[in-house]
Amino acid sequence: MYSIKIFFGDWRKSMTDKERDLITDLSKCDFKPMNRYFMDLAEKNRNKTKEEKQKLKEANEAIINRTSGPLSGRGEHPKMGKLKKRIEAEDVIINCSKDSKIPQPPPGHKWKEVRHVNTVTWLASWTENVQNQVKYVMLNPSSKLKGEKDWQKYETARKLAKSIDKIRREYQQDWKSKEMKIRQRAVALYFIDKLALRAGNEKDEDQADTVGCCSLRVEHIELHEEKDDKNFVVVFDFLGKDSIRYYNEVPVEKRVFKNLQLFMENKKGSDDLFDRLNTQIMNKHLNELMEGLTAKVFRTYNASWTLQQQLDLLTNEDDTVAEKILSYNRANRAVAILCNHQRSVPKGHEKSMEKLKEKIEAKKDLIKDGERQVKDAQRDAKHGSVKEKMILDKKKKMLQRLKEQLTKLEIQETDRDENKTIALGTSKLNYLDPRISVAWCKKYDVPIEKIYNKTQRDKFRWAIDMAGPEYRF
DNA sequence: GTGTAGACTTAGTAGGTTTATG
DNA sequence: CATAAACCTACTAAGTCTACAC
Repeated sequence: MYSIKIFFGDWRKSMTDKERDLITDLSKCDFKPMNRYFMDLAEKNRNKTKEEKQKLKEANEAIINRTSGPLSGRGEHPKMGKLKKRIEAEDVIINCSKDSKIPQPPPGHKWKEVRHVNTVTWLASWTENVQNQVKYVMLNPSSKLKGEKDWQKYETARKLAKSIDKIRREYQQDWKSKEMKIRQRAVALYFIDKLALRAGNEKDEDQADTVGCCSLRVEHIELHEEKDDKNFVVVFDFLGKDSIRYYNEVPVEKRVFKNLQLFMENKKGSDDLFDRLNTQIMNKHLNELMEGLTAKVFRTYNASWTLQQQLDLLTNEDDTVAEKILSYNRANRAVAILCNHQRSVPKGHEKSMEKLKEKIEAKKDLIKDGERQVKDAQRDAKHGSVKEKMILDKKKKMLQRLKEQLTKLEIQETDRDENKTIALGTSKLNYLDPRISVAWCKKYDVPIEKIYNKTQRDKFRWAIDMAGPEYRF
């Protein structure tokens, strides 16, 4: 409701005087004819040829380029519905090298500025009006520059792998520190490491209320001396990035538990859990422990480490390729769960599961029938001729194929159901050192195409070129 | 220290396109 | 060939982190 008000306010600002006089109440606006018009149009367009559709698409893109819609932020965004201003050449800064061909603005327009700065990577930028943020045009992930950055990121994570034992010992020691600030830092770091929580920068009032580790409030955790036969359980329940809910019941060391009790003493639910801590303090400390270390490196490290562990645990040498891929997806899934990468249940999931079950039943019936046929053929072939033996052979092969199809379906069933609320893409693209996956493919003789699609192979070209067993994580 | 702008990475969704299946 | 499902891409919001001013 709030966002509708904002939208209407912004819409009125963009109206002509005449329109403003006429349109004073959004609830009196009837958009149904408009909706009907576009539905009809869509219906008509459905039957058009490929070329016609392409043309329409281009025409629509041109319209979209000239207009802008309301902001649709995620979660309870205070500015939801505010109208975004359309961007003109006059808003855009171009950044390119001096000796390059400078792109031309549309006829009758001028760029805001053309600069030649080689310490940044963006090609164009402008400021978006709703949140007053700078937006950029940047290079594709498959570019050499981004590839190099990606490689660096995983190199830092591998470096952390080497000092993680020491770092863990150290923060465990700090749980006992006399200084409150250090204790808080040590407990927060434990969460970042163990639970792969995000750093948790402070946010403005005009953004959705979401938190990460350093910005956790007292109301986001519950302490239980005992829960479901486990001792010292912390229950996390908060909205993280993109307002995705993080819920986790975690048994922790007694010392952590006691510290949390201490941090919560005499505080309201809306108070900061770590009142002596923020991300700058955390990252400054981390950088002293290891060059290049920041909070997010722990997420990368733990994600890649988990993938390697799970792959080792789940893959069997003599499995079929389909079974190996299921194992890979399960390892990937373990990482997605760790990083809390969620998605909404795909629409029609329930129905598609039912259909799959029906298919499986049908296949089982076919197999039963096939077994009967093989038996009959065996009897015929016992004293029979060459021809009858050939029939038996055929039937046996048929049965074998049916059985393979059944396992494939069953694998599909588990895979789909286990995946219904979990998004694998984000971890695959941003957290898993591709060299682990490539090395695994080589070891178990799985074609890389089964793991990475074309875009992904382009992005990870740097890893595909170099990876071998030495890149185990 | 604290606040803010700028640069860059990480995130989920919509919806079109390709592929599988019967 | 039709349909359904899987796959893929574009989009852009929402994080992280650094640098710099005060």
